[in-house]
Amino acid sequence: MATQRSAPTLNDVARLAGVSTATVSRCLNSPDRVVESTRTRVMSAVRDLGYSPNFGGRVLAAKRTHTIGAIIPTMENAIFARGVQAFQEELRAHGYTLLVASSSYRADIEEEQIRSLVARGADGLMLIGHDRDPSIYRFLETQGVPTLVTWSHAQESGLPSVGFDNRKSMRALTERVLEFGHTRLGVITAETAGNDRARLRLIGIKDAAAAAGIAAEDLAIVETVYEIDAGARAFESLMAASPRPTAVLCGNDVLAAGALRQARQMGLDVPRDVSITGFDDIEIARIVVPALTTVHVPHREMGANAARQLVDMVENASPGTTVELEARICLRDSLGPPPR
Amino acid sequence: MATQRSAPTLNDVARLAGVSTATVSRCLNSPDRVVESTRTRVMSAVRDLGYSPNFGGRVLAAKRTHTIGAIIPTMENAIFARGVQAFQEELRAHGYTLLVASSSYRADIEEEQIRSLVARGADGLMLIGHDRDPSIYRFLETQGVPTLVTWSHAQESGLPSVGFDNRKSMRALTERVLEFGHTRLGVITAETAGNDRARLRLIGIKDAAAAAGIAAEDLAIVETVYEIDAGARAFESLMAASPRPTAVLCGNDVLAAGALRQARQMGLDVPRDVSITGFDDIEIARIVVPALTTVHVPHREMGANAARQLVDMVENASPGTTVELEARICLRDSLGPPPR
DNA sequence: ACCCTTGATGTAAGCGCTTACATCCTCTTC
DNA sequence: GAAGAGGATGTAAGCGCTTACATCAAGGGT
Repeated sequence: MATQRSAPTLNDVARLAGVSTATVSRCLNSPDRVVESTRTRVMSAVRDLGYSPNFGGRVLAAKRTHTIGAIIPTMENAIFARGVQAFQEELRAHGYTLLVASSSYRADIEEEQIRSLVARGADGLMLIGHDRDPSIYRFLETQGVPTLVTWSHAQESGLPSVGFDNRKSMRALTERVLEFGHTRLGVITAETAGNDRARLRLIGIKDAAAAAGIAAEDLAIVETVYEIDAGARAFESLMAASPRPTAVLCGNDVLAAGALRQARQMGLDVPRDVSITGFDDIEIARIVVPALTTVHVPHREMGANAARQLVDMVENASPGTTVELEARICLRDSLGPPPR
Repeated sequence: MATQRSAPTLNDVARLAGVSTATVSRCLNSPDRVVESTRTRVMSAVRDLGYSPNFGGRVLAAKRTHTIGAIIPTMENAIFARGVQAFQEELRAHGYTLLVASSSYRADIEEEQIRSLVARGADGLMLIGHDRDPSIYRFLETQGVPTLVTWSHAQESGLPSVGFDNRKSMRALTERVLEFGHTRLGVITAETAGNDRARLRLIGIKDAAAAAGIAAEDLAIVETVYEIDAGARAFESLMAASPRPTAVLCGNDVLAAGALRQARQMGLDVPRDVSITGFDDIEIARIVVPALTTVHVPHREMGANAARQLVDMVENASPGTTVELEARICLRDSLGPPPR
């Protein structure tokens, strides 16, 4: 039942220190413009009162928040974690705070979150992938909020991006799989609607298959949500076909982990009976048994690079550059030749 | 090189719609207090201009942000992910936005983040664990920011908490291990400084060991950072002892996954040669081989419950209630009897 | 016909902060 | 010793928004 004693303001500090509010503000923002003795007095008033500047007031007056917003599809799995962590660390080094929101892979929620972060005064925004309603891009332009796309690379897009070529990488991985002699491929992809990463990866697979002269009907594709259990179920359904695929390409490591678990449960040996591959190279890829053949995404590099770009865009009104990073194929134990 | 055309303001909308700013504000905040025809006009002006309210101005005037802040030690691994996701979903349902920041397990960064979120006008704060400098609690009180602690349960603490009893749960798990006949235990714990969860779990182990009459020197303890590789290295060093521990209790699933990987690499069969247990029951626990015996933490329940509590504290100036949730032991394959 | 209620809208006062500008004081410099 | 330079500090004008209060128009009741 505490009295809602409102927090101390600049004014309170000024009064206690016997100076004007301007001086207090200067102490906080450019201490060298205030003489030592005054500064000491002000700072101790700040401490005594437990003063903390009001963000609203500050933003209103200064027009800068030193805040960057990021909206990621989910925090639940590790896909974005490492990249976002690196992004945040780099931002911190430049004096910015990161605010993260998640959209649960839903376009409407993402839009809401974008509006919310912008309204909150984010100086810049980091988004995942290019797929979204044009009205959102128009909104961002009206608001003059510098925006950078990651996890995806598209030269032609309106926004600058720091990412890798999902299509090319997945195609390369698929080619490696085909080199092992596989001809009947199963594919487990994340939902492709509104998700350019998933869609491009799938296209990459089709590219490679087509180039190798694999008929469309020898590509069994299951689309599912982004969960381990879903990966397991999808794998089970693929294996129910006859003839079975001899290699199952998964759109990401989480789905692959589910597939791997299901294979074990079905008594299938990987890679002797069936090969499984993932994408992303998150920690889980090296934990599962057998270790997962996957595509290594340079998460930390991508996050840090994106942070630097975005800060530059914010501070120097730079238009931003599109950077393509290399995603490397990681050959591990889950890929082998097809059973004879 | 676009002209930095500043974003449209309430005033611009008012002018375009031919009404006062008050009316525009009402349209946005309590539409039913404005007659239909006016509202339509205003709303279309809003759309035409691509108007989005300025957060600073709004907060300054309204003193409420509908924002909750959460500071978690890390986003890099899945420990907090599920709980935070649930927390956010529940907040959303109540009309609040979640802002997440991470502290990298560092007290100084956490303090900085707390100040930042408070300065940013968070209506409430969710923190992990109880360990922090008293000055921070004083600060939060001065600022009048309702704060809730999770992932830990402490009746006596000043702040309300929604969590589970780390000590009791770990003690229970250890007792199960001892029932299997193990007498030489290895322990891999996360760093205990500033981390009550880690510390209490360790104490839980010691409780059980002492109760079973196990000598202190038969408890080999390694403290390390929170990473898979660190878990692997710690396991290796524990196994270098002679006689070896027959069971290694890990402070969390991530460390346990590392231990498991290292065991495999050393050619040790789990659980035949050595048993390994974890804590948290994150997804990884069911992916590793053998599946991990661990303690199931009700992440989603904890997150959702915390969200409801916090909203109640914010909206009704409620002091908040401390809730203890049940953390259940999950027996899986990684625990067995000691080798004869 | 008059007064009063009711609902829609306008008016204007801040919210806490930053910053351009004004003021004041203390040294230099000649 | 006067003039000027330069640094420290104060003054006050907003930043964009919400909201208490004022105003006004339109009916309703007598």
